[in-house]
Amino acid sequence: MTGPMVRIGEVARAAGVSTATVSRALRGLPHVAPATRQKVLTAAAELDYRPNLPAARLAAGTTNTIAAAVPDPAAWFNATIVGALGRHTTAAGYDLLLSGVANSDERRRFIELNGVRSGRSDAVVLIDVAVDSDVASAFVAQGGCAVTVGFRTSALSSVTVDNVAAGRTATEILIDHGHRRIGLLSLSGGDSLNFSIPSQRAEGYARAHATAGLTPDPALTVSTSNSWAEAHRAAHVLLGAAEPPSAIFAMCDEQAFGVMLAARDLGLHIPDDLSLVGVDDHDQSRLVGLTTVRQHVADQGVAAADLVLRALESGTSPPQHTQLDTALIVRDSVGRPPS
Amino acid sequence: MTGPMVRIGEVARAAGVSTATVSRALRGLPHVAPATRQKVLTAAAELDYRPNLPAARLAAGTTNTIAAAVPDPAAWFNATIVGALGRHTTAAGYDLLLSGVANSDERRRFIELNGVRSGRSDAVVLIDVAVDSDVASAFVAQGGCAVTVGFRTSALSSVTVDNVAAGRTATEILIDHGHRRIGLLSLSGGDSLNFSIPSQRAEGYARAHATAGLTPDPALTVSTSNSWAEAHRAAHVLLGAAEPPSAIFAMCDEQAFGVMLAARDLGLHIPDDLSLVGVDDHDQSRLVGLTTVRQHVADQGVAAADLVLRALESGTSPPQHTQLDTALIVRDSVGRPPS
DNA sequence: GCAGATCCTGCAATCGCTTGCAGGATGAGG
DNA sequence: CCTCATCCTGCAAGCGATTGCAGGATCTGC
Repeated sequence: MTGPMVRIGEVARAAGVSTATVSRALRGLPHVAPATRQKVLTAAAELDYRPNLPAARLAAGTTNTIAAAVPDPAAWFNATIVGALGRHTTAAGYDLLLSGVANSDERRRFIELNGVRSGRSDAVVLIDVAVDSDVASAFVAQGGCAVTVGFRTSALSSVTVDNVAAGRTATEILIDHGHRRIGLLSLSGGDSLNFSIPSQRAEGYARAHATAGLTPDPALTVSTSNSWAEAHRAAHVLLGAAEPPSAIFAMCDEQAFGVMLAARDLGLHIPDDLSLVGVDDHDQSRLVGLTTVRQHVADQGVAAADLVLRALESGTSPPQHTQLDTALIVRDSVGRPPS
Repeated sequence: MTGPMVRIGEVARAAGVSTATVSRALRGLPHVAPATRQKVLTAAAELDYRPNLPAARLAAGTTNTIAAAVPDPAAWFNATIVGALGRHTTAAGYDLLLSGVANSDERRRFIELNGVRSGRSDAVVLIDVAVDSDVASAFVAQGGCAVTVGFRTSALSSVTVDNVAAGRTATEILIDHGHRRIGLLSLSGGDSLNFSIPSQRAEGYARAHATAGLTPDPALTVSTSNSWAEAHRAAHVLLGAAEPPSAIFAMCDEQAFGVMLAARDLGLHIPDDLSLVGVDDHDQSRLVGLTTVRQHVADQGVAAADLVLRALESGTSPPQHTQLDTALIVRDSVGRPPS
């Protein structure tokens, strides 16, 4: 109706009070007479006044914003976490600033730009992105508040799962079924997410072998990103080798999907000709009958939200580490090796 | 190193110049002598100075922020668009503020809160969320800049696909294969996304029938959200009916996945016992052999980014409507009806 | 009717940075 | 050596709100 940019002054004039009173009345602060408040309220409504948030926040010395960084917002894992995180943080009155950090350069820039120092956010949550421990401690030394998801460093609060257990569980079921040549489809995330997940899950893979008195063939390990397209190609080389594996442990379900595709290309039937285990319990895994190690992804998002909100309201507190557990979900993708 | 909150004044003092000069030097503005600039630069580095972004933006009268609203950030369609959108907007120097708007109440709040009026964002992109045309025109009347994705209203720029064509195409291939009883799994999004997509695709479904001289049985239409879990249940009732359909057109691939699950539960083989067509070409559709009408989702995200960036730099401009096309992707989920 | 407490309200400083304007220094041209 | 244009630089007034503090009005109890 009225022109844009009605400022608090206009409301004050219209209501015949000072801007201070308008500010107090509108925010429901005490020490303003009911009649006055009413006058202000109607004046504000009349003018369709909207407070300027950045200005208010600058004056109040808060940002009410949480910045989240993810390697790729479109990836299922990340999107799921962002969804849960966002739901809880906005419920608590925070805005969510989302940044994609595809490489280490962007990652560095993100951390720099979102320290408390830049006044852009009250806290930062890093999803599946690694951070050097010295950067982390510098960050908290400056009063920064951060929580990481899927990556753990001592200075920062974190939510993770026991990845070596996950890797071990996945590998064990394969070994238990009699597999001896088990391919490992490892995760590599360009230069940004050289985080610990892949090495921990690989560790589990190794331990399971060791426990069974086996030594894995290094030739059976290949790395790809978490896209099924890349995993598809990688699975082809793995399965096309002279001595192909009889089973594959894929570090995430999306990679496992790529393996399934490759198996189909090659006329290999799962689980008769090839066994397969993933990690995640992706939405689609049930449909395709993928046996997998489930991690409750959405729960990790709410755990992250909890951590960050708690830290924010309690001022500075020691870092807390939440570890959620995983569970083997048996479906139809593992059987005995072909004889 | 140094304590938190170094302000521009400190840098100015350290460099022996005024804050005005620091501001200009740091941002590479002209009219500052090379020697002075150097002094400022080293002083700033020394103090590890970070400008306070909100303050800078308030003073400069910009927000450099784009606010995006999605019904559910975790949903594949939304996440994919947000990913592409974010990549392009941050490349252009904008922050992305992400809000989940699960219901009409949150939607209203979002629009109110993110008008230009609140000074929180320079522009708004609404993904899969409907907006009443009067709200839309009020929004632009106040100088707001908005683009919608997946929903079209004349006052706002938009990117969409031809949904009636998509619905028609999907239905036609079913009819062409001889199906006469075709179930329709429609999309319903609670009270927030009662947007036009479902009705348009249903329109295509109806037209295809009309063209073929058929009249669809209303009993064969059911609505669910875009989650496969709900679609799963819905498919069960559809397929468990006295006269079940021989084919189903699901308005999105995720729903189609739910149908696949239900079919499996019931021992129905696709496509021999049941034919199925979706819309989207979800990442997983290839894996499960779903015939579908592809829409290039990521492209819609970049189109939205284009629209919004262009509008932002050209000041106010007339709304532009981008319509991307769809294509039938034939896989293995449609066959002739069982005899 | 008066003192003192209680409530409201407005003034003005502040948040941290940007920017129009004017003044001083410097260099060029005559 | 003087004039004028050119370049830098700083002053101070914003941006649009919040908030500590003090003063005036109102009310209570005596």
